[in-house]
Amino acid sequence: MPEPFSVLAEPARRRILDLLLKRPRLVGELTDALGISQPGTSKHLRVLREAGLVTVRRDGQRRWYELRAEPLTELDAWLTPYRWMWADRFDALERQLESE
Amino acid sequence: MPEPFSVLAEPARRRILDLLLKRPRLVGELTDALGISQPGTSKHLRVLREAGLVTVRRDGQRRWYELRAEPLTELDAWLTPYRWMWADRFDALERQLESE
DNA sequence: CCAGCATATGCCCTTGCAGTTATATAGCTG
DNA sequence: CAGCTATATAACTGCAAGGGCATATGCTGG
Repeated sequence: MPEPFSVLAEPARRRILDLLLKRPRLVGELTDALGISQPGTSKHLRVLREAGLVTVRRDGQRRWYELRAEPLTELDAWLTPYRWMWADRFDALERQLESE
Repeated sequence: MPEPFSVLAEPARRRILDLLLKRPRLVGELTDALGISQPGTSKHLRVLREAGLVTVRRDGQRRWYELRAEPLTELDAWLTPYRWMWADRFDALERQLESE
């Protein structure tokens, strides 16, 4: 099972998850929305499936892909210790930009 | 400025951030901790710097790298609409049960 | 000013991955 | 069954990225 981090590095895959947020989708719908080829979509879906981020429901010759958000908890957990930091720390960035 | 998502896809870079969580570090320290070559470390640090995730403070021939967590807000924001699916799972279940 | 240390950059090699087209598989319909 | 539709897999290609070594840069101590 690959890491959610690397799986989500692909914009297309984040896009898919965003689409599944509203409701399950067919491969064809996703293909249209992404603007890539159908095999391309199927490959992304495979990666998402192997990461446990989507599940498939067969419906005749169609496949309904639906979201399974649970692996995202790993991301959320990693993020936790950083979360307190982003209040008002623009000063550091300014220093950096000025030094270049 | 690259996306934090792809920057964090690299385990070594997440590792660096985790180390910087406690205190600023020198390149040498990070190199030892990561078990890769010094140039390798410097390259990861460059990526992190360009993504705004670290800042450098010069101190003679040394460089103190310190964490700048603000770009992680993008990750956090993306995660937000998914969070209810696991965190508020029981709340949702309760609401559903009550409405029946 | 020279030797040595800390860090950055250039170059090369290799691997992995996203994207494509072509084809396979399986269900549906007439 | 024939042919169409929906999806998956295979084979190939191009490119980016990570890793290493060698070298440049810049500071420091003697």
